[in-house]
Amino acid sequence: MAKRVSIKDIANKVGVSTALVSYVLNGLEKEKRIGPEVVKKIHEAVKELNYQPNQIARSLRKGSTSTIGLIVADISNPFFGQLARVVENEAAQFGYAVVFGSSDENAANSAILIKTLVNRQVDGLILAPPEGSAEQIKYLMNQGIPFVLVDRYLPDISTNRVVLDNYNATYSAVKCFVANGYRRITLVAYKSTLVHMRERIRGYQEGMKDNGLSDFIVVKEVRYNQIKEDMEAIMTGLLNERGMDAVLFATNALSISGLYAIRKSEVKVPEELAVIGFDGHEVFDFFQPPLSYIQQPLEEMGKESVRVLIDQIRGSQKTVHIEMRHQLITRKSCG
Amino acid sequence: MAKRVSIKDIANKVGVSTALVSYVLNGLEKEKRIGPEVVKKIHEAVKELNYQPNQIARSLRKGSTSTIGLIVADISNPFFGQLARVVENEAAQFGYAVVFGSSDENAANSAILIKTLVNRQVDGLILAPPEGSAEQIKYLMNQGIPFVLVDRYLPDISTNRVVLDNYNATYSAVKCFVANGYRRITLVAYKSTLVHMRERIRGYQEGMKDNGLSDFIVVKEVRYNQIKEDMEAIMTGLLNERGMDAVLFATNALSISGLYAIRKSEVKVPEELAVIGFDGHEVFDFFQPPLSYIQQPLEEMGKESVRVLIDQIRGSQKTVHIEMRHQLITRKSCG
DNA sequence: CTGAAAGCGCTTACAG
DNA sequence: CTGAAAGCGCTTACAG
Repeated sequence: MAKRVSIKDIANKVGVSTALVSYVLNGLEKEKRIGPEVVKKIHEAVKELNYQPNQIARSLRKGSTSTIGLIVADISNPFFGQLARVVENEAAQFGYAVVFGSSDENAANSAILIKTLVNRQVDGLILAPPEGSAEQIKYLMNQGIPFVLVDRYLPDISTNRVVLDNYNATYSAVKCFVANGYRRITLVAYKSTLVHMRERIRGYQEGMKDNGLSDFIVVKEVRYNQIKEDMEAIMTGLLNERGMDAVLFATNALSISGLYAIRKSEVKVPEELAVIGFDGHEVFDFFQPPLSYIQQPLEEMGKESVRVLIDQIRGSQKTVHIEMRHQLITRKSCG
Repeated sequence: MAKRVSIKDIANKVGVSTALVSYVLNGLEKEKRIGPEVVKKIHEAVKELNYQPNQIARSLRKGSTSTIGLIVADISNPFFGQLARVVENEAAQFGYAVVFGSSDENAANSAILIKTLVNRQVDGLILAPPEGSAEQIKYLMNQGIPFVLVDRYLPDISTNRVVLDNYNATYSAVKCFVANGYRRITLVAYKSTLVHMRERIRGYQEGMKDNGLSDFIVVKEVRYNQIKEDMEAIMTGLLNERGMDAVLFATNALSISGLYAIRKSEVKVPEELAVIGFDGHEVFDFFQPPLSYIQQPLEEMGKESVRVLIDQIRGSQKTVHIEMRHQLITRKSCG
């Protein structure tokens, strides 16, 4: 690698101290009242030598890196990919770069990622915490490392968070099913103790109760790591029994996985089975008929996460809980 | 933020120099023949104080950050999202973290991202270069910064690269169409001078010629930033004229966009129109009939990119050109 | 207006 | 076996 030019090289070339160069590079020439010829010479030398500042040295000295960490379940999942894109753009607005990691919904992975990123001195973290990550979150709090939880959160620990109104989301989906005459409504969710999932389940359950459908409450839980197998088993069972006339999926990946099973079964949607999905996906458009779904305001969630995080980094002492409103996109799949 | 504990704190607590602590932390206690009680004490102190090394300081001293940069067109595009995931996993195997950025196929954005990441002292870069990025690539070469191009490359500059056999990919798609009796085959590509795109176009053209279909060569080019509008206009034209009996899309996003138009048109696939897509996507499965497509070995491409990059970082002087073999997944959409 | 110098937290030759 | 010290490339109080 070619020898990088440093601030010292500039200083030597111009014949001044490194302090002056640093001031000029940081736009402090007015404040420090540096002679205009010197300023000009420094700028010229910077250009001529094609000087690029070493951010690592700067970071070490300043104690901040202008980098944030983003830990999601899986960057290749479109939900998180889109979130990452929004986070990237918004962070760039504030001069931050982003390092990312995928936890695969695994607390041990998440712990390693957090450690890796914290050791790299990220100024803050945006996290979608997996199950069992309470310790890690507490650790971050104890260390005073700025962070904001997104998508999920821990009910027992008050942290900054940006999440969906999960309860209302599924509650309103049930209402929509009911309004269209469906009653035997099943929910397919992830097997998880995470609040966002429990809230989606609770919203469904309460929705069923409030509509006098307590007897028809059926919640099926799929394991994250065995989504394909579990979904197939569950859907085969449900579709064969014919005891359900509507199904609600609690995430993007569950929806898609479920749709594969439904399509294979030849059950007619929405005549025999109404369906509502989560998050939105091109597949929802191509499914026959187009799928209704609960849409999250991804753009806003991503932007807001970054903004809240940067507030924290800048020293804000407030703890912020933001609950975003879902939107129910209704199309042909639910009557 | 709570005061971070440093190597000095450990040294003070144990009553030794920072040098010893550093040696022990880096597993050099044998080599440096450090007294076993001292080693034990240091380990205890590390545990007790919950010491976390400051990678920034380490990086500054060592001149490397164990971080690689990944610049793609758009991290929210599933093709790049999946690539990112593979890169992340493979990089982690080697102890590297990854910072990412999306160029939006824009050379100015790409230049900014490169500068940002290089200033942050990434040890190397994996890039999907947009049009007009020759200068940036040359800059990286001049600076001796390790990098590898992925997906695209610059024909005039010999750099490390991991790409698809683009020419053969579209060539074989044409062959497949022809074998099934289609002749008026149209290609829908991006308007781009990038080699991967030109090669896909050339593969199509040569395929047509070699099958005596020169007269039926039609290449439509869509602008990246106006994909929706352009695709609609083009497909409407093509579908109305009824002068085509097969269409090949040159990327993932083009395929999906094109499928929206095809579905809207009520043209029968594959009776009236055969279709082959690129890259693979869940939508391809749900389209009626399931879409045939040219599949890239994403997993291998991602892994190989990382491996090649790390070889470079470690000082390899070889320039590596890797061309990966596509696979044509044939289903009902092409006869 | 400008320079000499300390210091961020590490690693590593050097000396003993 | 262990310690004192230099130095990575910056920023910034301090002195003049």
